[in-house]
Amino acid sequence: MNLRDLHYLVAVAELNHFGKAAEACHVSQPTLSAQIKKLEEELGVSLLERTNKQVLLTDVGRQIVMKSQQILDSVDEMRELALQHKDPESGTFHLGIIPTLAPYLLPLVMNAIKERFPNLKVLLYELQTPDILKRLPAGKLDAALLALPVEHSALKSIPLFDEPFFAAVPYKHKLVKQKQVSPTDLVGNDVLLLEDGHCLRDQALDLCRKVGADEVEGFRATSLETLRQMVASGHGITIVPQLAIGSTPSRMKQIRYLPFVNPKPSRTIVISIRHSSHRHYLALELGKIVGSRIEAVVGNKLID
Amino acid sequence: MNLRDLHYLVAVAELNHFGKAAEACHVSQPTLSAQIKKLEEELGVSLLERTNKQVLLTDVGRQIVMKSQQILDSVDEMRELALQHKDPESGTFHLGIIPTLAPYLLPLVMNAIKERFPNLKVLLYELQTPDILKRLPAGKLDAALLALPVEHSALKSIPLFDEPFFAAVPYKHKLVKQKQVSPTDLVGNDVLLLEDGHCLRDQALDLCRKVGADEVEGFRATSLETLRQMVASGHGITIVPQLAIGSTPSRMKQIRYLPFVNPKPSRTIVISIRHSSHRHYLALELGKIVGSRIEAVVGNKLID
DNA sequence: TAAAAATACTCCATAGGTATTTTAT
DNA sequence: ATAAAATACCTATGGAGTATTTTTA
Repeated sequence: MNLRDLHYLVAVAELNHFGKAAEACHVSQPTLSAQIKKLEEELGVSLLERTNKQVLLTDVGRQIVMKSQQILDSVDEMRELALQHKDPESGTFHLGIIPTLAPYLLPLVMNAIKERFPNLKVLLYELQTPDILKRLPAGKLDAALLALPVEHSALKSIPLFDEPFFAAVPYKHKLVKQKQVSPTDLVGNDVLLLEDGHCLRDQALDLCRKVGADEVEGFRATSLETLRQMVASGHGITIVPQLAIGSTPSRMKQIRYLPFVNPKPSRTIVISIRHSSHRHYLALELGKIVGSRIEAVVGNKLID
Repeated sequence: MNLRDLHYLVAVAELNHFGKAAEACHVSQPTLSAQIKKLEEELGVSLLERTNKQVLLTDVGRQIVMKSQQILDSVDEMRELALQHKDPESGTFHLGIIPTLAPYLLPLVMNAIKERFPNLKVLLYELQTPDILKRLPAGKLDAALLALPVEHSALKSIPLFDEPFFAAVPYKHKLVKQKQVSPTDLVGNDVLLLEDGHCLRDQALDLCRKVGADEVEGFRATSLETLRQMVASGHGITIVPQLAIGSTPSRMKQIRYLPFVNPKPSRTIVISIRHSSHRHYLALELGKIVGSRIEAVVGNKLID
């Protein structure tokens, strides 16, 4: 059976004339007749009663024509569906973002994204890197914003910006006197870190290990905010990415954020997408928006 | 687009694997791949995201697959519909019957018809010949029981039985003395007839004209039963077909029914059907039942 | 007899097959 | 390195055409 055959049948049923139906379908009368006949043979029932003067629908014929009409309508709906999704900047986009980035980056970029892609529904998922690396390759996410390294062969990662780390120290800490700190300054201090799963934990831990600084035992913060509270309460120092500092220096006055000396340690924020995805262009555009917003909001640059 | 393509798409969506899907569809993998690709091109959207390790549905893909499933289900329903009507002794059969036959014949045959065609829904339409000759060629009826002549080139009429006419005379009428009557006996009597449209009127009128008998002026009965009431009331005599007499002689004792001498005038009851109809066999079978029931019920024969 | 569907046949587009290459993990 | 989809290319089915015949009202 063929959708074309159903068109032919419906045309004959509407026009009650093989010749006119053939014309309406832009085929010759014998072609249409043959296809109708084949359809009847395939279904095993007579659909039409023909003479040279009139064409009559049989009982089954009438019912089959109605079904055909229904099927053809569904096909039209399918085509309509496809048409609605033809615009690559429409539809739904599932975007994962790591928790140490989401609350600080999103306020900066969401309006711009909405403006640039008015027809795109961007659904946000705040997830830790391991979770993202499960969901993104599995197709549950379309793309994700995370920090290098992204170790998954199915994914392609486009760097968006480098985000320098800062030392977060309590107001009364001895380091506050310095304009800048070196990683070695961490040694001897109680360094507080996030719990497992946060890539920021790994990055900060790397920095500590290089200089021999120690993580404080027995505590792992579940979020950057609780971590910051611990620092404010004088329980130690920590390392935070620049965006988390916030543009308003009035916020959380018990903490001072000290830049590192060159070469400034940092993390590279990327947008990751499956190699096989058909939405690379969209990811790229999203990345551009993020990059330009970072540049615009944070002053000049977070080094791109 | 092709229904086969939709099958391929649904198979891939279900199995997440082109090779397995191809196997399930009994085609080669390249064939299936090519068709899916064509479908995507025709719809103008990507339906699937493929790597060598996994096949993912896109957003549109998911929706198109659902539509496809719906369409394929409808096609199955269509096939089911056809299957249900494949039995020629099933479905609905619209049967027209003239009013001077219906009330007398139907009680004799309907049970037998129901028994012979348990899956056939026979819908009865009591209609005068002109009405039948409009509806039957137009396909509103499948067949009809009427009396010759049936003048319509699109129709084929199969004789079922000859139904002799009887003279219906009041109990006290002078003709009652005779065992038989001749058409000439009608002359000089008030002959009551049916109104226009009833073929029985034409047939009786023919008989009168041949011998020079006159129809009574100013009265035309709307049914055989009212006509019979008129005879019983002594307003004249009439001509009735045998089946109308009824098997119970106790019925309407004020009337005597007198047979005609040979050659007995009669009408030929036929079953008519369009030449183009696909249900000749069914009409023939119905005719057979009517014939055999007539023979069984009326004693020996109404001359077949 | 005339209008319309069916038949006969020829042709070509395309679905399908096999062998091979490319791709991505 | 390997599994799987894509590509290349050939084949053959069947949908479409024209010319003609058959049917039937």
